Amino acid sequence: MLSIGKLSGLTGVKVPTIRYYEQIGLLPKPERNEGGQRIYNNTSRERLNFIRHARELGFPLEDIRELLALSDSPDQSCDAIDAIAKRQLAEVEHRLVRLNALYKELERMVAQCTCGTVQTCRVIQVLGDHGLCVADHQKIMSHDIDQ
Amino acid sequence: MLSIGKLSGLTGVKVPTIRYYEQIGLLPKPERNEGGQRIYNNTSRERLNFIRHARELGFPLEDIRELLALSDSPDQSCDAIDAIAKRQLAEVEHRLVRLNALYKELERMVAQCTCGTVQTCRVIQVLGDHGLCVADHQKIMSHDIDQ
DNA sequence: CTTGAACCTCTAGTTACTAGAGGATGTAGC
DNA sequence: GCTACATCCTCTAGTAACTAGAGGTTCAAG
Repeated sequence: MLSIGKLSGLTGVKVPTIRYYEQIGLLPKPERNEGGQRIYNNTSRERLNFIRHARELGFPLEDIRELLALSDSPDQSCDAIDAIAKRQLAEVEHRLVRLNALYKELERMVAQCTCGTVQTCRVIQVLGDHGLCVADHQKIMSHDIDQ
Repeated sequence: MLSIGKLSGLTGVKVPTIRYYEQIGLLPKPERNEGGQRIYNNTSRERLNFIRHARELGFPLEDIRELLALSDSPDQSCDAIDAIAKRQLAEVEHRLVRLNALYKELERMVAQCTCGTVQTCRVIQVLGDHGLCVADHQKIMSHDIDQ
């Protein structure tokens, strides 16, 4: 008995996003009233909360799709779920390590800027010359540019 | 005197990406040989290295565009550059804090999974019920879902 | 002179949404 | 009952920063 707007308010997921989730098949197509507007129940609400929370934890939608499918068969072993969660954990850890390195280098770069002219700007110099980075830069940064 | 492939090899930026940067105006249109193929020189190489390094540090292309423009006028004050770098530093710091919180929660979630059936899976439970999160979750996660 | 790698342009796909047009429906107040 | 106005509908296109593929041309080695 929830309109899409109410559902949005309750879950914190924006209205167009809910429709988008329906479109890509993450949420089942809901009932409609005589006027053709979507009506939801508490089951949809729980499912949407699940999606939202998983998104907050950085799971990609494809993983969430899989998690939802798995959670629909409660008697199976939860190994598959565990694997997805662990994969995500490893992913986040990797990003964390990289981001930390970025942070350090940015910090160093900004700290060295004495704010004279562009010509002598340390930021521009460091950006232009990879050699001015910290020594173990290559190890961490080399082949993947991610955020 | 560099083909696009050579330039790619020297800078670590993929060939289609170089063409893409040219398309969006980050790199100037290079000379062409009689056959119509792009030929680059060391100036292009330096510019591309600059872009690459800034990307590795997480600067968005629009910021890089601005940094490149600024670096072309060497006698100006470098305040503007400093501002961009500091903004990026703050951004990275913010992401770092969030990612750390994510990591902790994922870790906790995975640790609690005793790997029985889906029905009792802690991962599924936590994802489904926001209340099972750590207490100060809301403070950190509330309004923006980013990676 | 042939063959295969490297180049060219162009379009469309990726992720996870967001924005906007143009129109229908629901609801509150009079 | 009527009039606003919020909310809803569908559809298309745009975002960032590329990546992939089609279909064709040019270059370099043997």
